[in-house]
Amino acid sequence: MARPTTAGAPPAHLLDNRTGYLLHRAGFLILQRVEQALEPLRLTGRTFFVLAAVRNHALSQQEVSQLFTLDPTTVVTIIDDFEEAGFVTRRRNAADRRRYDLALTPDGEKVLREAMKRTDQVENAFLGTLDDKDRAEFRRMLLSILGDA
Amino acid sequence: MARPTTAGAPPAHLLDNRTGYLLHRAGFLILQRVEQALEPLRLTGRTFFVLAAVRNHALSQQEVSQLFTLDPTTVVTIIDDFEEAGFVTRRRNAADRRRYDLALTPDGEKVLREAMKRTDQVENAFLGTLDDKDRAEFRRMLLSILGDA
DNA sequence: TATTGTTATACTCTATAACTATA
DNA sequence: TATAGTTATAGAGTATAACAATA
Repeated sequence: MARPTTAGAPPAHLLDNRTGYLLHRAGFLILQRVEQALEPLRLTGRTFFVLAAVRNHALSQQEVSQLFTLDPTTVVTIIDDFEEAGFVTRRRNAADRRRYDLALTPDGEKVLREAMKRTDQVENAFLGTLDDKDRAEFRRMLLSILGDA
Repeated sequence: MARPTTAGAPPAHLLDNRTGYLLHRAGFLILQRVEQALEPLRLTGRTFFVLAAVRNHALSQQEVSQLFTLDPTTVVTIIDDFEEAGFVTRRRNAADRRRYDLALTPDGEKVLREAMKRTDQVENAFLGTLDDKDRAEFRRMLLSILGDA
């Protein structure tokens, strides 16, 4: 079971047999590449997730926090930065004035579109060895696991 | 590490369609659970990986660093702690006296076995919705992706 | 001159708790 | 009394550079 270690290949050691480790490693590597691709846009993986989540729904900061397992104080900082950059707006929720409804500005939409384009490319390259059928299967299994988790 | 999530289900938002995001999220969640299971052993995900890697081969710190994309200075700290705990030994490599050959002590082996047992349980629970055939497929695809990456 | 491992330091990230305003 | 959001601060984790020993 001792294989030579090539560039990005999975390390040849005891953990090779563990699907859980492989899953973690793959998740780590794709995040790394996504962050490389997003660096020119001054986005990290996390800020990209938040931007995407805010797009479709008028989420509160609390909801963003739960969605991505982020500390609420971290969300404050992220939204502060987005507000300053002009990508996101805070509006008090009419029904519950403690909460904010977060929304994207046109500039925010524009950055998000560019980010989506870049991460699409990363994803395609990363899943490169899987054919269309495999990719559909892979996605189905991930959804199944996450739905159950 | 942030707080544990109660709902592990994938968030219903724009990123749902992205296999890359689902992969990252699954990798994050399984690490979170592994770390919970290893906490009584005073291991983190990373220190567990290192312990497992050191078991089969007389790796150098440099090799450990590359294997898991860790900063070399971080590896120093990890091995320092393992040495103090009596789990790992450093021996100068005979052929190249700059390097250490790292090796597990019997106590290190014992902790690693217990850690393996616990992470096996986590992995089984996490992949719970997949049948044996799906698990084999899932693992095959991960290996394919990582081999290409 | 390059590489392995180490130390020191600065920086970033995260966790904790206390606070406000609303409910 | 509880919740959403904020602020301040301390602690942990990480990156950077300089260094010694060896190649």
